[in-house]
Amino acid sequence: MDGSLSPKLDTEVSDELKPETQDSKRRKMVQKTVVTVKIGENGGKLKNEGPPSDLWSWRKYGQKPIKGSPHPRGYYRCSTSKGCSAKKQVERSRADSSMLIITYTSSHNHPCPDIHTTTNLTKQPKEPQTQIQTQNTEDQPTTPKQEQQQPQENQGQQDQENQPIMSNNDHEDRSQDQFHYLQSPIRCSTQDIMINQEDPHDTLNLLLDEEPLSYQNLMTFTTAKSEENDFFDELEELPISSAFTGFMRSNLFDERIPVVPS
DNA sequence: CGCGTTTGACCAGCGC
DNA sequence: GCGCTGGTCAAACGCG
Repeated sequence: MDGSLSPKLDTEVSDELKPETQDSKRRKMVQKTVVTVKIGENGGKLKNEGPPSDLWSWRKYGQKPIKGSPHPRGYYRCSTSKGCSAKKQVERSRADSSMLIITYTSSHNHPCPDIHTTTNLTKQPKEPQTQIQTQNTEDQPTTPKQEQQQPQENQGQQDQENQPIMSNNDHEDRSQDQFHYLQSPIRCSTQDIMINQEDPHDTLNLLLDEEPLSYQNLMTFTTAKSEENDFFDELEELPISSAFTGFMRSNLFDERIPVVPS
């Protein structure tokens, strides 16, 4: 996959979108819920990749480098219940390495391990706020994308990056205005989950289009420095320390959807 | 001992 | 028809 560094990044990007959007390949037409999790720079350093997110336990069953993306994608399956077919894919956003894109597929066929009573809570203080974008690739009662009216303050994507991240509560409140909480495959999240439902196409586009500073920058940055290796290094270790989660709690409040409803 | 992660191989869909 | 790429499987390994 050297293509990732080729100039025709745009092509590659959109190329990536297609499968995601249309659910091509073997992917069955199941509901997909895309969750964007912002992890601060430290988050990256602290290596938070997959498992966190909800109270279910996930078992990683594969990892693959994704063309066009400097970061590999991890494949997780719900191990809370044997018969559960819930899965999720975790990858870092190409545009913003501090963003984790978690794609949930299928739903849990078992009750959620109690959110508040579960000892898991102690064991896995999952991640804080998550931005969820559900894609109904099937026939899900596509919720009226009323929420789509996100005040695209994505203007900050870049700024966000440069800014020491946040003072939060404020954002949080705002966020709640911008998104609505909903029950999704990840509804067991310990934290408030911000769900953003919108057109699958938009979602994807937005997700990847969120970045004002073109992919080239990213790539340059990636190539210039061995950040790529860095990321892979990070991906190799995904321990989630409670300290980190704590950290995330405070930082992630700033999460916003970098989406721009065109 | 059980559970989870890692890693390479294999399979299948899609585009050219 | 071929090659590419994404998704899954399964064995090996490590950790608690």
